[in-house]
Amino acid sequence: MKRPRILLADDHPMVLEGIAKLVSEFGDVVGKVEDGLALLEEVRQVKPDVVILDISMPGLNGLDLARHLKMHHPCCRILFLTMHADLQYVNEAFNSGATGYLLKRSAATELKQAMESVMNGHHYITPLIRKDEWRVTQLSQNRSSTYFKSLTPRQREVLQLIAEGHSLKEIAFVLKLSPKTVDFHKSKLMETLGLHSVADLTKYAVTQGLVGQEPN
Amino acid sequence: MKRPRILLADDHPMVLEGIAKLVSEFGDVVGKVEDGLALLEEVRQVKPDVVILDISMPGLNGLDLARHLKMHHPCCRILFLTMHADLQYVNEAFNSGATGYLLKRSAATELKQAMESVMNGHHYITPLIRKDEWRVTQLSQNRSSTYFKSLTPRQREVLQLIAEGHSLKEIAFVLKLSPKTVDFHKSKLMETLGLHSVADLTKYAVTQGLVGQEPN
DNA sequence: TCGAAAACTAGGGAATCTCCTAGTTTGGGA
DNA sequence: TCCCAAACTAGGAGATTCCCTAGTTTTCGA
Repeated sequence: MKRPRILLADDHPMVLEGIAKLVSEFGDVVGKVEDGLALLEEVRQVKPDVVILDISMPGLNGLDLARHLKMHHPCCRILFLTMHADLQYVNEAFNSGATGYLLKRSAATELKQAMESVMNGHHYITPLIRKDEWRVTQLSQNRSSTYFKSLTPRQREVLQLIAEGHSLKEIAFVLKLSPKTVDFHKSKLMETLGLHSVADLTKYAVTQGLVGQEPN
Repeated sequence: MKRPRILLADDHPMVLEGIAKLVSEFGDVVGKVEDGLALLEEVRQVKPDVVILDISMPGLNGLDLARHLKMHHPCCRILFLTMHADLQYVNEAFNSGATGYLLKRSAATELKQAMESVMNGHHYITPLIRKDEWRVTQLSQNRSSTYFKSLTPRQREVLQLIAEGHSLKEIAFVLKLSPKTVDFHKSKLMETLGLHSVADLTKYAVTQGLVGQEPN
Protein backbone atom coordinates (compact mmCIF):
# COMPACT_ATOMS: atom_id res chain seq x y z
CA MET A 1 0.00 0.00 0.00
CA LYS A 2 1.21 3.43 -0.91
CA ARG A 3 1.56 5.52 2.22
CA PRO A 4 -1.63 7.54 2.40
CA ARG A 5 -1.55 11.26 3.03
CA ILE A 6 -3.70 11.79 6.07
CA LEU A 7 -5.39 14.80 7.63
CA LEU A 8 -6.42 14.42 11.26
CA ALA A 9 -9.17 16.29 13.06
CA ASP A 10 -10.09 16.02 16.72
CA ASP A 11 -10.97 18.75 19.18
CA HIS A 12 -8.85 17.21 21.94
CA PRO A 13 -5.19 18.00 21.26
CA MET A 14 -4.05 15.25 23.57
CA VAL A 15 -6.00 12.68 21.61
CA LEU A 16 -5.11 14.29 18.31
CA GLU A 17 -1.38 14.02 18.96
CA GLY A 18 -1.74 10.47 20.19
CA ILE A 19 -3.65 9.34 17.13
CA ALA A 20 -1.10 11.15 14.97
CA LYS A 21 1.65 9.03 16.48
CA LEU A 22 -0.31 5.87 15.80
CA VAL A 23 -1.18 6.82 12.25
CA SER A 24 2.33 7.93 11.35
CA GLU A 25 3.46 4.31 11.45
CA PHE A 26 1.76 3.56 8.17
CA GLY A 27 0.87 6.94 6.69
CA ASP A 28 1.98 10.54 6.38
CA VAL A 29 0.17 12.96 8.63
CA VAL A 30 -0.02 16.04 6.43
CA GLY A 31 -2.12 18.06 8.81
CA LYS A 32 -3.74 18.21 12.24
CA VAL A 33 -6.68 20.44 13.05
CA GLU A 34 -8.91 21.01 16.04
CA ASP A 35 -12.09 22.38 14.56
CA GLY A 36 -14.34 22.11 11.57
CA LEU A 37 -13.46 25.32 9.79
CA ALA A 38 -9.75 24.68 10.07
CA LEU A 39 -10.39 21.28 8.54
CA LEU A 40 -12.05 22.70 5.44
CA GLU A 41 -9.23 25.19 5.02
CA GLU A 42 -6.59 22.53 5.49
CA VAL A 43 -8.20 20.14 3.02
CA ARG A 44 -8.05 22.84 0.36
CA GLN A 45 -4.37 23.39 1.12
CA VAL A 46 -2.96 19.89 1.42
CA LYS A 47 -5.42 17.71 -0.56
CA PRO A 48 -5.12 14.63 1.69
CA ASP A 49 -6.05 11.13 0.56
CA VAL A 50 -7.96 10.49 3.76
CA VAL A 51 -9.47 12.64 6.49
CA ILE A 52 -9.82 11.04 9.92
CA LEU A 53 -12.27 13.02 12.01
CA ASP A 54 -14.46 13.00 15.05
CA ILE A 55 -18.20 13.64 14.92
CA SER A 56 -18.39 16.08 17.80
CA MET A 57 -16.27 19.07 16.89
CA PRO A 58 -16.62 22.75 17.54
CA GLY A 59 -17.58 24.94 14.61
CA LEU A 60 -18.91 22.40 12.17
CA ASN A 61 -19.63 18.90 13.33
CA GLY A 62 -18.23 15.86 11.59
CA LEU A 63 -21.42 14.95 9.78
CA ASP A 64 -21.83 18.37 8.22
CA LEU A 65 -18.17 18.33 7.33
CA ALA A 66 -18.54 14.99 5.59
CA ARG A 67 -21.34 16.33 3.42
CA HIS A 68 -19.29 19.36 2.53
CA LEU A 69 -16.21 17.32 1.69
CA LYS A 70 -18.22 14.89 -0.42
CA MET A 71 -19.47 17.84 -2.42
CA HIS A 72 -16.27 19.80 -2.89
CA HIS A 73 -13.54 17.17 -2.56
CA PRO A 74 -15.09 13.92 -3.77
CA CYS A 75 -11.75 12.15 -4.01
CA CYS A 76 -11.00 12.65 -0.35
CA ARG A 77 -11.90 9.57 1.69
CA ILE A 78 -13.64 10.17 5.04
CA LEU A 79 -12.94 7.98 8.05
CA PHE A 80 -14.84 8.72 11.23
CA LEU A 81 -13.14 8.04 14.55
CA THR A 82 -15.55 8.82 17.33
CA MET A 83 -16.99 7.68 20.61
CA HIS A 84 -20.55 7.55 19.27
CA ALA A 85 -21.62 3.93 18.82
CA ASP A 86 -25.22 4.95 18.28
CA LEU A 87 -26.55 3.44 15.06
CA GLN A 88 -28.25 6.66 14.10
CA TYR A 89 -24.85 8.32 13.96
CA VAL A 90 -23.41 5.45 11.97
CA ASN A 91 -26.17 5.67 9.41
CA GLU A 92 -26.01 9.41 9.27
CA ALA A 93 -22.26 9.15 8.75
CA PHE A 94 -22.53 6.81 5.78
CA ASN A 95 -25.40 8.79 4.32
CA SER A 96 -23.19 11.85 4.58
CA GLY A 97 -20.47 10.20 2.56
CA ALA A 98 -18.29 8.39 5.06
CA THR A 99 -15.98 5.68 3.79
CA GLY A 100 -15.24 4.23 7.19
CA TYR A 101 -16.39 4.29 10.80
CA LEU A 102 -14.20 3.51 13.82
CA LEU A 103 -14.83 3.91 17.52
CA LYS A 104 -12.41 5.27 20.05
CA ARG A 105 -13.01 2.08 21.89
CA SER A 106 -11.97 0.05 18.86
CA ALA A 107 -8.58 -1.64 19.00
CA ALA A 108 -5.76 0.62 17.84
CA THR A 109 -4.81 -1.96 15.20
CA GLU A 110 -8.10 -1.32 13.45
CA LEU A 111 -6.76 2.03 12.31
CA LYS A 112 -4.43 0.34 9.85
CA GLN A 113 -7.03 -2.16 8.68
CA ALA A 114 -9.57 0.57 8.15
CA MET A 115 -7.04 2.67 6.31
CA GLU A 116 -6.23 -0.19 3.95
CA SER A 117 -9.90 -0.84 3.21
CA VAL A 118 -10.55 2.79 2.63
CA MET A 119 -7.54 3.30 0.40
CA ASN A 120 -8.65 0.31 -1.72
CA GLY A 121 -12.01 1.91 -2.25
CA HIS A 122 -13.87 -0.28 0.21
CA HIS A 123 -15.96 0.74 3.17
CA TYR A 124 -14.96 -0.13 6.70
CA ILE A 125 -17.05 -0.37 9.84
CA THR A 126 -15.69 -1.47 13.19
CA PRO A 127 -16.85 -4.93 14.30
CA LEU A 128 -17.93 -3.34 17.58
CA ILE A 129 -20.97 -2.13 15.70
CA ARG A 130 -23.01 -5.08 14.59
CA LYS A 131 -22.98 -5.04 10.83
CA ASP A 132 -26.26 -6.84 10.35
CA GLU A 133 -28.06 -4.44 12.64
CA TRP A 134 -26.56 -1.64 10.68
CA ARG A 135 -27.83 -3.14 7.42
CA VAL A 136 -31.31 -3.53 8.77
CA THR A 137 -31.41 0.05 9.79
CA GLN A 138 -30.04 1.19 6.52
CA LEU A 139 -32.84 -0.54 4.66
CA SER A 140 -35.57 0.90 6.82
CA GLN A 141 -33.91 4.27 6.59
CA ASN A 142 -36.27 6.02 4.20
CA ARG A 143 -38.43 6.85 7.20
CA SER A 144 -36.54 9.41 9.21
CA SER A 145 -35.84 7.68 12.48
CA THR A 146 -35.23 4.44 13.11
CA TYR A 147 -34.03 1.31 13.73
CA PHE A 148 -36.54 0.30 16.25
CA LYS A 149 -38.64 -0.33 13.23
CA SER A 150 -37.43 -3.82 14.06
CA LEU A 151 -39.42 -3.86 17.30
CA THR A 152 -43.04 -4.90 17.19
CA PRO A 153 -45.65 -2.49 18.57
CA ARG A 154 -46.05 -4.59 21.68
CA GLN A 155 -42.30 -4.64 22.21
CA ARG A 156 -42.07 -0.86 21.87
CA GLU A 157 -44.88 -0.47 24.36
CA VAL A 158 -43.18 -2.74 26.86
CA LEU A 159 -39.79 -1.11 26.29
CA GLN A 160 -41.20 2.30 27.02
CA LEU A 161 -42.92 1.18 30.21
CA ILE A 162 -39.76 -0.53 31.43
CA ALA A 163 -37.71 2.57 30.70
CA GLU A 164 -40.25 4.59 32.64
CA GLY A 165 -39.38 2.51 35.66
CA HIS A 166 -42.34 0.15 35.90
CA SER A 167 -42.12 -3.46 37.05
CA LEU A 168 -43.30 -6.31 34.86
CA LYS A 169 -46.28 -6.72 37.17
CA GLU A 170 -47.30 -3.08 36.81
CA ILE A 171 -46.89 -3.27 33.06
CA ALA A 172 -49.00 -6.40 32.96
CA PHE A 173 -51.75 -4.58 34.81
CA VAL A 174 -51.62 -1.59 32.50
CA LEU A 175 -51.65 -3.72 29.35
CA LYS A 176 -54.07 -6.25 30.82
CA LEU A 177 -51.69 -9.15 30.22
CA SER A 178 -50.03 -11.80 32.33
CA PRO A 179 -46.69 -10.73 33.81
CA LYS A 180 -45.33 -13.78 32.02
CA THR A 181 -46.32 -12.34 28.70
CA VAL A 182 -44.75 -9.01 29.46
CA ASP A 183 -41.65 -10.87 30.48
CA PHE A 184 -41.61 -12.65 27.16
CA HIS A 185 -41.86 -9.39 25.20
CA LYS A 186 -39.03 -8.00 27.27
CA SER A 187 -36.80 -11.00 26.54
CA LYS A 188 -37.61 -10.81 22.88
CA LEU A 189 -36.87 -7.14 22.52
CA MET A 190 -33.64 -7.47 24.46
CA GLU A 191 -32.61 -10.19 22.05
CA THR A 192 -33.55 -8.04 19.08
CA LEU A 193 -31.61 -5.05 20.34
CA GLY A 194 -28.70 -7.11 21.60
CA LEU A 195 -29.03 -5.64 25.08
CA HIS A 196 -28.89 -7.46 28.39
CA SER A 197 -30.09 -5.28 31.22
CA VAL A 198 -32.76 -2.82 32.25
CA ALA A 199 -30.06 -0.18 32.45
CA ASP A 200 -29.17 -0.66 28.79
CA LEU A 201 -32.81 -0.75 27.74
CA THR A 202 -33.32 2.53 29.52
CA LYS A 203 -30.35 4.18 27.85
CA TYR A 204 -31.55 2.90 24.51
CA ALA A 205 -35.07 4.21 25.07
CA VAL A 206 -33.67 7.57 26.08
CA THR A 207 -31.39 7.88 23.06
CA GLN A 208 -34.33 6.95 20.84
CA GLY A 209 -36.46 9.62 22.43
CA LEU A 210 -39.00 7.05 23.63
CA VAL A 211 -38.75 8.43 27.15
CA GLY A 212 -37.27 11.54 28.68
CA GLN A 213 -33.88 11.43 30.35
CA GLU A 214 -35.11 12.75 33.68
CA PRO A 215 -35.51 10.21 36.42
CA ASN A 216 -38.70 10.01 38.47
CA MET B 1 14.66 13.49 35.42
CA LYS B 2 14.75 9.76 35.91
CA ARG B 3 12.43 8.12 33.41
CA PRO B 4 9.22 7.48 35.32
CA ARG B 5 7.52 4.11 35.20
CA ILE B 6 4.00 4.82 34.02
CA LEU B 7 0.75 2.88 34.07
CA LEU B 8 -1.92 4.09 31.65
CA ALA B 9 -5.65 3.62 31.99
CA ASP B 10 -8.31 4.68 29.50
CA ASP B 11 -11.38 2.82 28.37
CA HIS B 12 -10.85 3.78 24.72
CA PRO B 13 -8.08 1.57 23.29
CA MET B 14 -7.55 3.96 20.43
CA VAL B 15 -6.85 6.83 22.81
CA LEU B 16 -4.92 4.60 25.18
CA GLU B 17 -2.47 3.54 22.50
CA GLY B 18 -2.10 7.08 21.27
CA ILE B 19 -1.30 8.46 24.71
CA ALA B 20 1.09 5.56 25.23
CA LYS B 21 3.05 6.69 22.17
CA LEU B 22 3.20 10.23 23.46
CA VAL B 23 4.23 9.23 26.95
CA SER B 24 6.88 6.78 25.83
CA GLU B 25 9.01 9.69 24.66
CA PHE B 26 9.92 10.60 28.22
CA GLY B 27 8.83 7.66 30.34
CA ASP B 28 8.46 3.89 30.39
CA VAL B 29 4.95 2.64 29.87
CA VAL B 30 4.90 -0.40 32.13
CA GLY B 31 1.25 -1.20 31.64
CA LYS B 32 -1.93 -0.29 29.79
CA VAL B 33 -5.40 -1.13 31.06
CA GLU B 34 -8.94 -0.43 29.96
CA ASP B 35 -10.95 -0.70 33.14
CA GLY B 36 -10.81 -0.02 36.84
CA LEU B 37 -10.36 -3.54 38.10
CA ALA B 38 -7.56 -4.27 35.68
CA LEU B 39 -5.89 -1.11 36.92
CA LEU B 40 -5.92 -2.21 40.55
CA GLU B 41 -4.54 -5.59 39.58
CA GLU B 42 -1.84 -4.07 37.38
CA VAL B 43 -0.74 -1.59 40.04
CA ARG B 44 -0.14 -4.49 42.41
CA GLN B 45 1.89 -6.25 39.76
CA VAL B 46 4.09 -3.53 38.34
CA LYS B 47 4.24 -0.85 41.08
CA PRO B 48 4.36 2.15 38.73
CA ASP B 49 5.65 5.57 39.77
CA VAL B 50 2.68 7.29 38.18
CA VAL B 51 -0.76 6.23 37.08
CA ILE B 52 -2.35 8.27 34.31
CA LEU B 53 -6.07 7.63 34.22
CA ASP B 54 -9.41 8.87 33.00
CA ILE B 55 -12.30 9.67 35.31
CA SER B 56 -15.01 7.86 33.39
CA MET B 57 -14.10 4.22 33.24
CA PRO B 58 -16.19 1.07 33.30
CA GLY B 59 -16.16 -0.98 36.46
CA LEU B 60 -14.72 1.50 38.90
CA ASN B 61 -14.48 5.15 37.99
CA GLY B 62 -11.29 7.14 38.30
CA LEU B 63 -12.27 8.94 41.49
CA ASP B 64 -13.04 5.76 43.36
CA LEU B 65 -9.84 4.27 41.98
CA ALA B 66 -7.84 7.23 43.26
CA ARG B 67 -9.16 6.62 46.76
CA HIS B 68 -8.26 2.94 46.55
CA LEU B 69 -4.79 3.74 45.30
CA LYS B 70 -4.19 6.43 47.93
CA MET B 71 -5.10 3.88 50.54
CA HIS B 72 -3.20 0.85 49.30
CA HIS B 73 -0.38 2.34 47.23
CA PRO B 74 0.36 5.75 48.74
CA CYS B 75 3.66 6.10 46.87
CA CYS B 76 1.97 5.87 43.51
CA ARG B 77 1.31 9.31 42.00
CA ILE B 78 -2.06 9.83 40.35
CA LEU B 79 -2.42 11.98 37.25
CA PHE B 80 -5.89 12.44 35.82
CA LEU B 81 -6.27 12.87 32.08
CA THR B 82 -9.91 13.39 31.27
CA MET B 83 -12.40 15.42 29.30
CA HIS B 84 -14.20 16.69 32.42
CA ALA B 85 -13.34 20.34 33.00
CA ASP B 86 -16.07 20.65 35.61
CA LEU B 87 -14.70 22.09 38.84
CA GLN B 88 -16.62 19.58 40.89
CA TYR B 89 -14.63 16.84 39.26
CA VAL B 90 -11.35 18.67 39.74
CA ASN B 91 -12.01 19.16 43.42
CA GLU B 92 -13.17 15.66 43.93
CA ALA B 93 -10.07 14.43 42.12
CA PHE B 94 -7.70 16.28 44.43
CA ASN B 95 -9.75 15.32 47.47
CA SER B 96 -9.43 11.72 46.35
CA GLY B 97 -5.68 11.97 46.25
CA ALA B 98 -4.81 13.17 42.76
CA THR B 99 -1.37 14.65 42.16
CA GLY B 100 -2.21 16.16 38.80
CA TYR B 101 -5.11 17.02 36.53
CA LEU B 102 -4.93 17.32 32.74
CA LEU B 103 -7.63 17.67 30.13
CA LYS B 104 -7.81 15.82 26.87
CA ARG B 105 -8.07 19.20 25.28
CA SER B 106 -4.84 20.29 26.93
CA ALA B 107 -1.80 20.60 24.68
CA ALA B 108 0.07 17.34 24.27
CA THR B 109 3.22 18.99 25.57
CA GLU B 110 1.59 19.41 28.95
CA LEU B 111 1.94 15.71 29.54
CA LYS B 112 5.67 16.06 29.98
CA GLN B 113 5.39 19.18 32.14
CA ALA B 114 2.80 17.56 34.34
CA MET B 115 4.91 14.46 34.65
CA GLU B 116 7.92 16.47 35.77
CA SER B 117 5.91 18.32 38.40
CA VAL B 118 4.37 15.17 39.66
CA MET B 119 7.66 13.29 39.83
CA ASN B 120 9.15 16.16 41.83
CA GLY B 121 6.40 15.87 44.37
CA HIS B 122 4.45 18.91 43.18
CA HIS B 123 0.88 19.10 42.08
CA TYR B 124 -0.05 19.99 38.52
CA ILE B 125 -3.25 21.40 37.14
CA THR B 126 -3.74 22.32 33.51
CA PRO B 127 -3.90 26.08 32.85
CA LEU B 128 -7.14 25.44 30.99
CA ILE B 129 -8.72 25.23 34.41
CA ARG B 130 -8.30 28.56 36.13
CA LYS B 131 -6.35 27.91 39.24
CA ASP B 132 -7.86 30.72 41.27
CA GLU B 133 -11.36 29.56 40.48
CA TRP B 134 -10.36 26.17 41.61
CA ARG B 135 -9.06 27.52 44.92
CA VAL B 136 -12.22 29.47 45.56
CA THR B 137 -14.43 26.53 44.91
CA GLN B 138 -12.28 24.34 47.05
CA LEU B 139 -12.65 26.67 50.01
CA SER B 140 -16.37 27.12 49.64
CA GLN B 141 -16.71 23.40 49.36
CA ASN B 142 -17.96 22.36 52.73
CA ARG B 143 -16.99 18.82 51.90
CA SER B 144 -20.17 16.90 51.26
CA SER B 145 -21.82 18.12 48.06
CA THR B 146 -18.79 16.96 46.18
CA TYR B 147 -19.61 14.94 43.26
CA PHE B 148 -23.18 14.32 43.50
CA LYS B 149 -25.63 14.49 46.22
CA SER B 150 -24.99 12.90 49.51
CA LEU B 151 -24.09 9.47 48.23
CA THR B 152 -21.31 7.66 50.03
CA PRO B 153 -18.38 6.38 47.96
CA ARG B 154 -19.75 2.86 48.16
CA GLN B 155 -23.15 3.98 47.00
CA ARG B 156 -21.66 5.83 44.05
CA GLU B 157 -19.70 2.75 43.10
CA VAL B 158 -22.79 0.59 43.22
CA LEU B 159 -24.86 3.15 41.33
CA GLN B 160 -22.35 3.27 38.53
CA LEU B 161 -22.17 -0.50 38.21
CA ILE B 162 -25.96 -0.81 38.17
CA ALA B 163 -26.22 1.89 35.52
CA GLU B 164 -23.66 0.01 33.47
CA GLY B 165 -26.07 -2.89 33.38
CA HIS B 166 -24.52 -5.28 35.89
CA SER B 167 -26.55 -7.57 38.14
CA LEU B 168 -26.21 -7.42 41.91
CA LYS B 169 -24.34 -10.70 41.78
CA GLU B 170 -21.82 -9.39 39.28
CA ILE B 171 -21.34 -6.24 41.32
CA ALA B 172 -20.82 -8.29 44.44
CA PHE B 173 -18.10 -10.23 42.68
CA VAL B 174 -16.38 -7.09 41.44
CA LEU B 175 -16.45 -5.39 44.83
CA LYS B 176 -15.78 -8.63 46.72
CA LEU B 177 -18.96 -8.29 48.77
CA SER B 178 -22.06 -10.36 49.40
CA PRO B 179 -24.90 -9.72 46.92
CA LYS B 180 -26.92 -8.89 50.02
CA THR B 181 -24.60 -6.04 50.85
CA VAL B 182 -24.74 -4.68 47.35
CA ASP B 183 -28.50 -4.88 47.55
CA PHE B 184 -28.45 -2.86 50.73
CA HIS B 185 -26.34 -0.11 49.18
CA LYS B 186 -28.72 -0.06 46.25
CA SER B 187 -31.75 0.33 48.53
CA LYS B 188 -30.03 3.02 50.52
CA LEU B 189 -29.02 5.07 47.52
CA MET B 190 -32.46 4.75 45.98
CA GLU B 191 -33.90 6.07 49.20
CA THR B 192 -31.41 8.94 49.25
CA LEU B 193 -32.14 9.91 45.66
CA GLY B 194 -35.86 9.30 45.96
CA LEU B 195 -35.84 6.92 43.01
CA HIS B 196 -37.58 3.58 42.73
CA SER B 197 -36.32 1.61 39.75
CA VAL B 198 -33.20 0.60 37.88
CA ALA B 199 -34.48 2.64 34.96
CA ASP B 200 -34.53 5.81 37.04
CA LEU B 201 -31.15 5.07 38.58
CA THR B 202 -29.75 4.68 35.10
CA LYS B 203 -31.20 7.98 33.92
CA TYR B 204 -29.84 9.68 37.01
CA ALA B 205 -26.38 8.23 36.49
CA VAL B 206 -26.43 9.31 32.86
CA THR B 207 -27.55 12.86 33.60
CA GLN B 208 -24.83 13.09 36.25
CA GLY B 209 -22.21 11.94 33.77
CA LEU B 210 -21.41 8.91 35.89
CA VAL B 211 -21.93 6.65 32.88
CA GLY B 212 -22.27 7.22 29.16
CA GLN B 213 -25.68 7.28 27.53
CA GLU B 214 -24.89 4.58 25.00
CA PRO B 215 -26.29 1.16 25.77
CA ASN B 216 -24.10 -1.93 25.69
C1' DT C 1 -57.65 -18.86 -0.34
C1' DC C 2 -54.26 -21.25 1.88
C1' DG C 3 -50.03 -22.02 4.33
C1' DA C 4 -46.13 -20.55 6.72
C1' DA C 5 -43.84 -17.23 9.41
C1' DA C 6 -44.14 -13.86 12.77
C1' DA C 7 -46.38 -12.01 16.72
C1' DC C 8 -48.78 -12.68 20.84
C1' DT C 9 -50.22 -15.21 24.79
C1' DA C 10 -48.85 -17.60 29.16
C1' DG C 11 -47.08 -21.61 32.46
C1' DG C 12 -43.24 -23.88 35.28
C1' DG C 13 -39.04 -23.82 37.71
C1' DA C 14 -34.72 -21.79 38.86
C1' DA C 15 -32.24 -17.65 39.75
C1' DT C 16 -32.29 -13.14 41.32
C1' DC C 17 -34.00 -9.18 43.62
C1' DT C 18 -36.59 -6.79 47.48
C1' DC C 19 -37.40 -5.70 52.07
C1' DC C 20 -36.53 -6.27 56.78
C1' DT C 21 -33.49 -6.94 60.49
C1' DA C 22 -29.07 -6.96 62.95
C1' DG C 23 -24.04 -7.14 63.89
C1' DT C 24 -19.43 -4.71 62.89
C1' DT C 25 -16.40 -0.90 61.66
C1' DT C 26 -15.08 3.93 61.33
C1' DG C 27 -14.58 8.80 62.10
C1' DG C 28 -15.16 12.64 64.63
C1' DG C 29 -16.67 15.32 68.94
C1' DA C 30 -17.42 15.76 74.14
C1' DT D 1 -10.52 8.21 75.98
C1' DC D 2 -15.03 6.97 75.21
C1' DC D 3 -19.22 7.20 72.82
C1' DC D 4 -22.39 7.95 69.16
C1' DA D 5 -23.88 8.32 64.56
C1' DA D 6 -23.12 7.01 60.07
C1' DA D 7 -21.40 3.76 57.00
C1' DC D 8 -20.71 -0.89 55.90
C1' DT D 9 -21.56 -5.73 56.18
C1' DA D 10 -24.80 -9.69 55.47
C1' DG D 11 -28.78 -13.31 56.58
C1' DG D 12 -33.81 -14.89 55.90
C1' DA D 13 -38.16 -15.02 53.55
C1' DG D 14 -41.11 -13.81 50.13
C1' DA D 15 -41.74 -11.46 45.57
C1' DT D 16 -40.09 -10.76 41.10
C1' DT D 17 -37.49 -11.73 37.17
C1' DC D 18 -35.20 -14.89 33.88
C1' DC D 19 -35.25 -18.64 30.65
C1' DC D 20 -37.45 -22.26 28.32
C1' DT D 21 -41.40 -24.29 26.29
C1' DA D 22 -45.94 -24.40 23.96
C1' DG D 23 -50.46 -23.11 22.24
C1' DT D 24 -53.17 -19.44 19.70
C1' DT D 25 -53.81 -15.50 16.60
C1' DT D 26 -52.43 -12.41 12.97
C1' DT D 27 -50.16 -11.13 8.78
C1' DC D 28 -48.80 -11.55 4.25
C1' DG D 29 -47.21 -13.46 0.02
C1' DA D 30 -47.84 -17.36 -3.34
